[in-house]
Amino acid sequence: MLVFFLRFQEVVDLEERYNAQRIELKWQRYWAEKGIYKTDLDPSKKKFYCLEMFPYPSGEIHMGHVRNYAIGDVIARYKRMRGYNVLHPMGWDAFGLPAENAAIKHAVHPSEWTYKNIDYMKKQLNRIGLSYDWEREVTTCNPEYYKWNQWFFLKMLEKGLAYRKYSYVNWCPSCATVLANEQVIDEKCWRCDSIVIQKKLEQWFFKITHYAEELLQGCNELMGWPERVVLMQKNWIGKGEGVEVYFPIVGMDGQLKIFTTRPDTLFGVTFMCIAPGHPMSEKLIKDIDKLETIKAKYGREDEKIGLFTGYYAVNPLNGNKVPVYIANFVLMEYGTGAIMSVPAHDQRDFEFAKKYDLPVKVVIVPEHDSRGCPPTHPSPSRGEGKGGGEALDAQLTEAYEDEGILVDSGQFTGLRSDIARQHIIKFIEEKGLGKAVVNFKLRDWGISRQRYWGTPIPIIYCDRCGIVPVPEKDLPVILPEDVKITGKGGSPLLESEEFLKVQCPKCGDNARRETDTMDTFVDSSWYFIRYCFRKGDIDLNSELRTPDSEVDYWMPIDQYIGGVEHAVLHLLYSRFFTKVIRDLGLLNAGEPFQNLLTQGMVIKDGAKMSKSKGNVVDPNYLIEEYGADTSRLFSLFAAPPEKDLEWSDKGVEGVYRFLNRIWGIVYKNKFKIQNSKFKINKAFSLQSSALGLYRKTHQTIKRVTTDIERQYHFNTAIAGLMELMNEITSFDPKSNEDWAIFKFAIEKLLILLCPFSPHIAEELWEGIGNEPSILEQKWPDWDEEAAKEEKIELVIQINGKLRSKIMISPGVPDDEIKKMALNDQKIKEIVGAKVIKKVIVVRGKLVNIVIGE
RNA sequence: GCCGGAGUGGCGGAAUUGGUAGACGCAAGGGACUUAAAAUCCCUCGUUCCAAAAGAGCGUGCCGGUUCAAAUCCGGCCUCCGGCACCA
Repeated sequence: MLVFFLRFQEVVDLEERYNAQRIELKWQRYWAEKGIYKTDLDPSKKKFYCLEMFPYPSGEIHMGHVRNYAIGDVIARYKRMRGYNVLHPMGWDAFGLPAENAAIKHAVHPSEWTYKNIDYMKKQLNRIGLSYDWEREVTTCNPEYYKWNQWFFLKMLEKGLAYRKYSYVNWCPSCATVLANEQVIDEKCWRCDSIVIQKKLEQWFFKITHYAEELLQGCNELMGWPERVVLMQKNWIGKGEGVEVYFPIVGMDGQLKIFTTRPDTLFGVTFMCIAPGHPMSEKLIKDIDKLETIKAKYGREDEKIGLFTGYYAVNPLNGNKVPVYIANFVLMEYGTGAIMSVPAHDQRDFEFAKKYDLPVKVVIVPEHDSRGCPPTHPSPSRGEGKGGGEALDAQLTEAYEDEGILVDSGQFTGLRSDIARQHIIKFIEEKGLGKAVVNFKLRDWGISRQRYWGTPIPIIYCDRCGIVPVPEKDLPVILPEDVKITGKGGSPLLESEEFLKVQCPKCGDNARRETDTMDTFVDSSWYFIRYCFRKGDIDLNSELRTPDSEVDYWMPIDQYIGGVEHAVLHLLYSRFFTKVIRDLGLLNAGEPFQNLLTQGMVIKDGAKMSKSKGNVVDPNYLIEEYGADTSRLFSLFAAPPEKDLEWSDKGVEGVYRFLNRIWGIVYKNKFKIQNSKFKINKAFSLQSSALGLYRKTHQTIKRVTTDIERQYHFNTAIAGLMELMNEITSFDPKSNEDWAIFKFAIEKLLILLCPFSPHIAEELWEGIGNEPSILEQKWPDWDEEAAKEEKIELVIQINGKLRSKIMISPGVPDDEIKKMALNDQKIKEIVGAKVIKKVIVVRGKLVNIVIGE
């Protein structure tokens, strides 16, 4: 009796009430002790690298994180149950400005602040029950990590992919640092919203433009990415194919080099414009003050201003002399910094021409005018500048920017734009008047930041030797701890004598270190490679000589999950780094992310959750109140992952109720389930209700599996679980067979629930007498035969309108179905004496009877 | 302005290739249990006509088209969201 009692106690320790706190902590401890999420290289298994964007350790996890990581965790757990060797790591994007702000505000060192946050947030992540292999944890502010940032920098320097130049840079006065183009949003700082100004500084750059073409071509391989993200990348890279044309300047040596994508409009040039920062501008303009007024409004979109230089350029195609202007809207950074202006066919030039009363000359007319007639071709005999276009010139109220037929264009007159372009480019190249070129909007990536809390750039400045890279053996260049962070004037590193003073590695003389640190996007551009190694020191140098290393086992990432806000920034930089790393010989893959899932925002009261709007939901509160399983389940159920998720307190209660119902029914029937030893085989005669549940279980396995496989539609998968639960609730088992079916349904429900809400699944799995862990269960297969309905509902339509429904067995032949439909009592009444024109039978679905009046 | 995406009940959302529109959940209404409430369980729940039921009509942003059949395909609009924006 005693023996029985002990056994009894051991197996059945389910409490009557679902206590999320208790069981979640219990299983989290169990998983940690067992090291169940540790991953090792295993060439016998198919690998799956599942990665969520790592967080900035701001202090606490918010709902956006919960959603992001819940999505990733379901995928990782699902793939693990499907037998994949899953790599699912987590880390910290730990460098960045908030740590410095905290240092100023609270007089705490950025390092201390950051590590404290990491500590706390790690506890929070574990409390959510996420299946990370923490042995691979990456913390980017750790010298063991950023040493390799510096190593990459040196390698890129060697290959000419890192360089230093003076340039106008985006400067955020509030952050007192430089920003990359991608980090400027609506002329404001991406981080603090201050208006960004232009400042001339000497900076370090990564030559991302070297890979512009490959990054663009690679876009076509990103089959597993959302189309819009690929498109955003393509637009950002912005390839423009065109031609450079040289315009001689009258009374001066040298030529004005312009870039255009519309050489078909070359005969319509009536003036030229150059950027105020163009090297030519100071030669052409003697009045420096006037030039400065243009410079002051450089790049401003509200008005176009220009200044006539007094010089004329010669159109190499027709010999026309046209005036040369300095104009604020011409960008130095794109093309050659100089343009030919064709006001008739470019809206910007048109506006400028109207303002400064410059001539407009039409050289393209629509292929068919508004009445659909072909255009009247001007006779070439009428001569240059007096062609048929002239009458149109005065009428124009805006530029005609479309393609069409060339008029007034010398030997090219009468050709279509696209044909004319080819001919003109060929002509220009043959005569040496210019050449075909490709331009990209993508600029090189400026990585210097005048901040403290970042990776020191491993460079030394020596008066004698100039710019000297820190020798590899001296890496890492450690960020000094004893600095004062005031937030005022320049980098705090300038104040650290100890850091600043160094001996030149070449000549041994006194020299000084670079005080700028790297943009933190450098850190996140390769962290996914670092995860491929187990914890501890890594040596990428030795990896260079290891073909088919761990990196090649794991890379590329099979599924990457994060917010769309990184569509260009982080994702583009990471693609660039991956190509650099590949070319260093460290990696075979050329693209880092096979599949990308961009999850939507978490919304409350119609707006993104933010402290300033006061609409944040604290995950801590949620977990205390309902537990991690409910929190996870809600964020997966309320919307498909790629869509925004509208927060709903009531919705949370809904899924909590669902888990409670599962708990309740398992608790109530635990002995019956435990004691059910009956084996299900197809032969035994089931009551129809038991058969119904058996069928529903197989249907649910199928549904949940396909919903997960099909674009991770967790919301409908969970709806499927709820349906199965509803069916279990209404099933009333009586016989041994019934209980076997009941047990079968419950066990499958728990296994299917496990990736979504793992704690409750574990507890109930154990509670019905199974060995932990449910995580080690195989994902179930469904039996297509068992999932099939024995009767299906056949819809009968008349003229496309639903008129009747009958139950039929599947597999009834079409003409039989047709007969049954026509014999249906209701159908007979409606059809009456009317003529049946046609009957369409859709197998297993419906019959549509088309009748006349 | 250009390029994307989306418009479905009171709400979040479902409908895999054109084939029963509204799965699942929330809210609401009614009922059971209870001295009562909470919790739980059961029923109803797009809309109009009808006292109600039966039944019929209408209904996936708007207008038109293709088709036996359209939330789904095509054309034209409207609205909202996102990205880019003097890139020559």
